[in-house]
Amino acid sequence: MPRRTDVKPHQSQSEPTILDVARKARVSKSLVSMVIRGEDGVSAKNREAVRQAIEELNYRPNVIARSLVQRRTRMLGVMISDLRNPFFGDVVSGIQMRAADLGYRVLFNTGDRVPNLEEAAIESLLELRVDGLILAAPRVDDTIIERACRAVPVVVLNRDTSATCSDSVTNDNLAGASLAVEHCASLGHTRIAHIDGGTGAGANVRREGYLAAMQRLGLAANVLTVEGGFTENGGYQAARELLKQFPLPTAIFAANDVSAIGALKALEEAGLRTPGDVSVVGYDNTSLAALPQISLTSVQQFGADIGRLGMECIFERIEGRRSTPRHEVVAPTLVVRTSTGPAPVGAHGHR
Amino acid sequence: MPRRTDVKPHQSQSEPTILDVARKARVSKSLVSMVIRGEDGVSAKNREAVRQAIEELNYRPNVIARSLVQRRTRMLGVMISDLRNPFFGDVVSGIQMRAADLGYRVLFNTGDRVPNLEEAAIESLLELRVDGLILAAPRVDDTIIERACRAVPVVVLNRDTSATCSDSVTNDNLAGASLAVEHCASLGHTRIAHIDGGTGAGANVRREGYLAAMQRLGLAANVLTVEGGFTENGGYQAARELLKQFPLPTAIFAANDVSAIGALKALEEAGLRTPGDVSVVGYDNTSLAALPQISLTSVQQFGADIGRLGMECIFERIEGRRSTPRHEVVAPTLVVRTSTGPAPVGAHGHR
DNA sequence: ACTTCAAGCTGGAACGTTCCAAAGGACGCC
DNA sequence: GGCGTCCTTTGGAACGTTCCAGCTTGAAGT
Repeated sequence: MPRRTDVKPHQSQSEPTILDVARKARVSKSLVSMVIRGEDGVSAKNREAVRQAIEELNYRPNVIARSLVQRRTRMLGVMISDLRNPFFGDVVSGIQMRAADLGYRVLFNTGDRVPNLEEAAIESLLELRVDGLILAAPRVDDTIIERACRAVPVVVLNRDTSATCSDSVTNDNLAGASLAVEHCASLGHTRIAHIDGGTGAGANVRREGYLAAMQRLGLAANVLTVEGGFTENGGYQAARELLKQFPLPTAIFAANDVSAIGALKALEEAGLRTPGDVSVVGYDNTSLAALPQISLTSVQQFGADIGRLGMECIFERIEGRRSTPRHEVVAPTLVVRTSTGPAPVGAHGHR
Repeated sequence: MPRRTDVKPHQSQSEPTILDVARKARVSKSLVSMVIRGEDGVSAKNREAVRQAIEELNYRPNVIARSLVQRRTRMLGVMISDLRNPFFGDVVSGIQMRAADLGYRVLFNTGDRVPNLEEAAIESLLELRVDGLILAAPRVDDTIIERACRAVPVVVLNRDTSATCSDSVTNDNLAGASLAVEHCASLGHTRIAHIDGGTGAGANVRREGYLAAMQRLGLAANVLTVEGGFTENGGYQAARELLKQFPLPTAIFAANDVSAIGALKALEEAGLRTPGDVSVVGYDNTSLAALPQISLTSVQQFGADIGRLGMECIFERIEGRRSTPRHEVVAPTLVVRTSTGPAPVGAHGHR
């Protein structure tokens, strides 16, 4: 195959450095550095000369070089388990806003909910020497988290971890699940099924919350759980599974909004009315749930707050203001919409 | 306020370097470097010794230092105009996948649709010396884009730019708008209004496409445009504006899905049926449009493909395989769902 | 036995910053 | 005039890699 002769890399000229600026402004590189960093103790005359040289040369400080000598990057690594789930959009936006305030850059990454890929994503962030790591609902093993903690402050969002080294911000999944179940029960439902999140982060606690609430309400005999894996299709399949049951559940509590929407689709396809025949509750209260056409009753999780809190945890540790773990739990609330309603009157309980 | 004495930064010990590894394996740092980079020409014995020393020390290569000497970071900067819009989720995922294949990391950033913030976001990526820049529907001025081009290869997604230095990947907005309008017309609609994207990227071309199609179909007299700004609330407000018109439009072509959904909400609130009274078409065919409860007819834009193509453009230029601009246009298609239907029979056209 | 060669390995010079100790200059004071 | 003090400025040493030229060693070729 005819190979073109090696072409030089894109850069037409190598970019100007601090030395070029210094030469042009007729001062030392140190002085230029001071101006760039906004230190005082520089004469007005020289400051202006430097400023102008920078302008003329179109100089841009090299953050890489700075990071090397300072041994900090002012960058935060964020590993998001699922970029498509709008809940994480909220989380990210909370992180970003707070990070910008605090003068940090944010580097995103994802492993697409695959543990191995997530591990690689984390490793890759660590190689970049991020100053801190935020893991949003990671699916990796606790040992991976502990390993990361040895290098850098870590905060885990929305996932319970036995790793003692990291901070965490979660919502109270137990309470949230209770809210959902109790809401259904208060509407007269007794056969309340759960579409769970499988191995996903937080899924187990929500499942436990569901079980505990059912028990507390004396509905232990009606417990019914199908795996939905936190995805729309998972929720869809799970709901189809539930529809094979007899008697049918009259309410479904899905472990997140996305899977709840999958369930809604399955119900509609089966010709069942929501909430007439089956009520559905989601979790996360994403923008999806709020869409008037969907109007999904959902447990509100305040993703942006979670992101913001996570950012604050990291910041405290980076600044060295704290070295003991902090575990923040935000309380969920229930947002009632039109996907839930009274249990159908003809529903013959089988208790 | 009682101030704690300055605590040392988090790092308990500074991390091991290549030199520590070299000492432990009793070889030179150069040899270690070779092993890390997977070069051959290293004896099996030493390779193994190094591998083991790395393991024992828990050594992690410092990408920062490497980038400095190599003067390339293998990082790509991506500036996304709107993280909340699921269309960009598709784009991002296309970029990420291809980037991972090609061995690049991706650094995201956003300016939240505010030109000044977007400019700062771009600048911040350039300071990090990313090897290339992908701008997804940026709202910044062309001069900013040109400035960025001087430093690094740039590709602009989904936005027409007069900047001649950058590559671009767009979908054919003109054709897409035609598809939407013609679809409505073929269903018998004559009063077809447009909710446009205001100053957003690509908005003007879609508007032109709308105007041209209306003209072509002899409906120039019925042209009606309201600004929706590409957001859900914008679409909602715009639709309320449209509802003040008499006679009412029987079809609305919104410049993107998100604003179309806002419009749907306004219609529903006004007690109008979709598509019975008013048909609605969106643009982007995001996952939102596909939700069965929304079922929005929409112009499909293949966000993942656009991201992937953008990534490929950048890669070609980084590798120096090309230095002339490439402008890729992907053809949109129409996905018909249930938000569009025949024009209402009683609709008295005023032509 | 002498040269040639390749394979394996090595130390030093970059890369573009920041940080620090110290130099220089201006000024006032004794 | 010498000295201390303050403000401003400076050069050199890091930071942790990669790259390169050159060193050793031993085997093959003549």
